[in-house]
Amino acid sequence: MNDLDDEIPEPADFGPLSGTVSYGIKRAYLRVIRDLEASLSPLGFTPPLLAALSIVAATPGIAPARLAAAMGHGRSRAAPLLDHLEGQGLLERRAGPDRRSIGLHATAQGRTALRRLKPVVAEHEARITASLSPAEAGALPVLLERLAPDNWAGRESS
Amino acid sequence: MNDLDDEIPEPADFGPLSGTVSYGIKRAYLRVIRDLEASLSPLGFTPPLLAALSIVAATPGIAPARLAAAMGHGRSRAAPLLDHLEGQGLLERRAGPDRRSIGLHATAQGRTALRRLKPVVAEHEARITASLSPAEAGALPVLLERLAPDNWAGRESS
DNA sequence: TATTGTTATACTCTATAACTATA
DNA sequence: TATAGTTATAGAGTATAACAATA
Repeated sequence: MNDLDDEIPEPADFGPLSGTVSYGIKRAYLRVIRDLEASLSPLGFTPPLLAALSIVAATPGIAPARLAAAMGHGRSRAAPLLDHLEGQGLLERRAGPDRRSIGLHATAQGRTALRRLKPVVAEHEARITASLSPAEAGALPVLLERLAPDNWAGRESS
Repeated sequence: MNDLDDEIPEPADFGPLSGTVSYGIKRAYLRVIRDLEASLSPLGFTPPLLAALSIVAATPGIAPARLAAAMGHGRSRAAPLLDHLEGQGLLERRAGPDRRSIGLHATAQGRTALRRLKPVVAEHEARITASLSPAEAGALPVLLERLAPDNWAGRESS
């Protein structure tokens, strides 16, 4: 507008977080989560609901505590998610190996929902990786897995 | 424990989000943000406070709305952050080019705090990239910048 | 005494809209 | 009428602690 603009220096180095992995991850997360939320919202899903149902469908009989751990949360985070999914008939809480344990199972309706969601997630993924070359888009999940391994498989010595 | 364990299938493919950039970013974000919070907490900082002070220090005179945009948020997110930082004497709100505008400036105390924070952030960064080779640790910020460009520099045509 | 699922609680983050002052 | 900063409000996400039932 006027010469006062000149008082704002050129972008250079804004200290501790300039160019860090940390800050890059944060920016990427904000972009990704917003796009995914917008993609899932018309179908009545949120990212955590999708993650929970996906993991249960792929791991019939998984316990709530283990599901929460796989998602990177504490035990108590599972209950409201499961209440919501069970209330919509997408999964069931059945008896587990213990009488104090519970086994989670996706219903036929839940599996159908996942099939419907799959292309939506694929489009989301294509959208966020559009600015990357195919090689880069392939390399990124590998780097991220090294940075923060998926503890879902996490079968301890047990 | 017993044969019931066999009912839980091997980890294979848990549907829509298996191996996606999206899910990898989410896992990485959770790990990074928790480590950074734990690192900054003893010094009375949080990740958003550090980001705000860093950007102000590197861009004297920046307006609150532009600071918020640089951090990927709406205008209203800036006020409580600035209240907190100003209350601790780390930055000042001064008159801007307009009488309705405000220019933000880090105080000497604020710049000192950033100097103290710098090694803490460097240690955090080293910790989260410890499982990556130097080449990978160098490549990751570039990929993330391509995925979600930093809009801080964002000098529009204006 | 430890573990599982759940509930209660509080706190943070975030988005939206409304309000005031200025342009 | 539009813009800048702020305030108010509400909602979602998360963590901690505490509870009841079972091992």
